[in-house]
Amino acid sequence: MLLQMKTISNSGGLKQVANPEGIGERVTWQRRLLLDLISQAGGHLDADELFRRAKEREPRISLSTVYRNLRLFKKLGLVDERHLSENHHHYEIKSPSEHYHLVCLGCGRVIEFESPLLQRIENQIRRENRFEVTGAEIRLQGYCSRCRGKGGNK
Amino acid sequence: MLLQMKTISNSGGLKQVANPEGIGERVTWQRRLLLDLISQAGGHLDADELFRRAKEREPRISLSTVYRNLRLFKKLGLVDERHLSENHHHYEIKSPSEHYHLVCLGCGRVIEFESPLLQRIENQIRRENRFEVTGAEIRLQGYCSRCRGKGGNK
DNA sequence: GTTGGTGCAAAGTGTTTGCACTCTG
DNA sequence: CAGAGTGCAAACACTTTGCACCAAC
Repeated sequence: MLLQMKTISNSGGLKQVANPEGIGERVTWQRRLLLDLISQAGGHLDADELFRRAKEREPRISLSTVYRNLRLFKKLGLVDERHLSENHHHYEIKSPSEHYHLVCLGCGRVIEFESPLLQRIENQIRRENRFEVTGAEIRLQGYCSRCRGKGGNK
Repeated sequence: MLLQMKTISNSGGLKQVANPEGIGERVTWQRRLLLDLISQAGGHLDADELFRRAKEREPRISLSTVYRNLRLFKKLGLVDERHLSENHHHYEIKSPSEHYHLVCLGCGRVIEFESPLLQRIENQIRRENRFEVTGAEIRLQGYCSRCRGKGGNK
């Protein structure tokens, strides 16, 4: 059951979630492998890249399994879904501290950052809009130090 | 040519852009109609909703024209593309002041907000990461005042 | 008249689903 | 040994593209 799902992953501090629908009950090698790869990646993977890496280790895995389990992990609160690109999603292991992303339009590099100011924005919004904030997706675009000099930047 | 494209729209303060590839040169009724609808909407539209509204006025318009021109408007800097939903894009007339979005997970309502704190975050990032910020997409999720009481919220 | 824009249908991409089989618990 | 999970292929939603015709300049 769910509690064992937690032990699959080697990253500590994962949140435990209720499981009313009875999903995510079984520990398969596919799930173990996928969670392993996501946490080892230390960054963001899209479904296709995850599939490629999984197939390297276990060629029998299928793309639908990757999608199905990404959705499961997200529902269980094990991974976060990010929208770093226009067309598809990226996933990363849920980290204890909230962080946001800087996407370089030159080289595509993604830099993570934190800022305590964001907490203040949330408070401000809660007050002014009487809006309860449960999550945030913050993505800044621009050019990293390497790409600033090169042509093509705005 | 391009300069005329600008006059199609009734919203002032639009940025002028270079046009090396020779696209967006002609003023068609389709483009006029689409820009009209987007600016009148006063909010965010997705391609399908825009298509529906356009077809009400001019049944001969096609969905590909909507997509083609949304891409054009975006490139010309006339509209901004937003990622408010998981699956598809929303578009809005580029407004002179940067604003961000609050998405209610209960009713789907989207509230716009501004915050001067974001400018400070940009400055902080510019300093600490030596990263030149050219744009930001900030989306907070949660529950609006109407939906906070009702069940189903976290 | 040129050539950029349109409508249509067909193709493309990322993701989900139906089904028979497999394997965990 | 029941039923959750899998692989496969087909379906899906959103978006892009090829092409012949049309219309803006």
